[in-house]
Amino acid sequence: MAASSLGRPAGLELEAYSSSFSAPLYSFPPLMEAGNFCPPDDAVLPGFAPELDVVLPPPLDDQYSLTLETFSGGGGPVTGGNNHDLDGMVMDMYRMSGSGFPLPATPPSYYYHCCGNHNNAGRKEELDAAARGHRRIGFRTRSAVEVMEDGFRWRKYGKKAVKSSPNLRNYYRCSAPGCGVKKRVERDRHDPAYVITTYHGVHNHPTPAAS
DNA sequence: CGTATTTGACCAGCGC
DNA sequence: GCGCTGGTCAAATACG
Repeated sequence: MAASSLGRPAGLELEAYSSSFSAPLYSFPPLMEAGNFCPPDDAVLPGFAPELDVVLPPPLDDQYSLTLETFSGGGGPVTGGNNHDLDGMVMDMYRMSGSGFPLPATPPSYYYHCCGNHNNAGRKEELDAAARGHRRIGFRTRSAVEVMEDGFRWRKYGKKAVKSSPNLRNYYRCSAPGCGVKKRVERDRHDPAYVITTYHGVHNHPTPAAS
């Protein structure tokens, strides 16, 4: 399929339809099938399983198919050219797109995945997370609002100015009992129009919105 | 009154 | 060992 025809239409911003969506939790096998998962360092990251759980905004749901495309085209996700430094970890950047639904439903989100070129701090954090069986995934989304509805209830537990960004970083924890998923939200230091949301862990419960 | 947010303090890891 | 930094805690406060 033609990537360009499925990408986010120019000018379409998340806030245009963010008010009504609540997101289910998606499992994301296409990345594994595409063979794009984090080589060559996977061998030392056993906890980062290829089956990723990704929160996507509806109207994407089970009746639609999803694909991942490299963001900037050419070179592939591992060989460079489209890598982005996300909080100390160099991440491959993908654009999520879908088929089977109208263009306005295309999620205006970007998906990052580790590509193995991390600095020491990011590398260690990733290894620690892997050892705990946790997963980490980030989105870069153009949005006027920092906290986007994703179907889960979050409780804010911290806010901090960090050296790596002029913008404040907000810390949230899933409100569900026994669920240790956390997320960090901060504006892109290079383009404040974008919000970087990083999820840690996988929910062990269905979305409240789905029940 | 219950729940969520704010915010300064505290802690652990890392580099020097 | 010390200082810096990022992440978390918890008391105070705000809000519905």
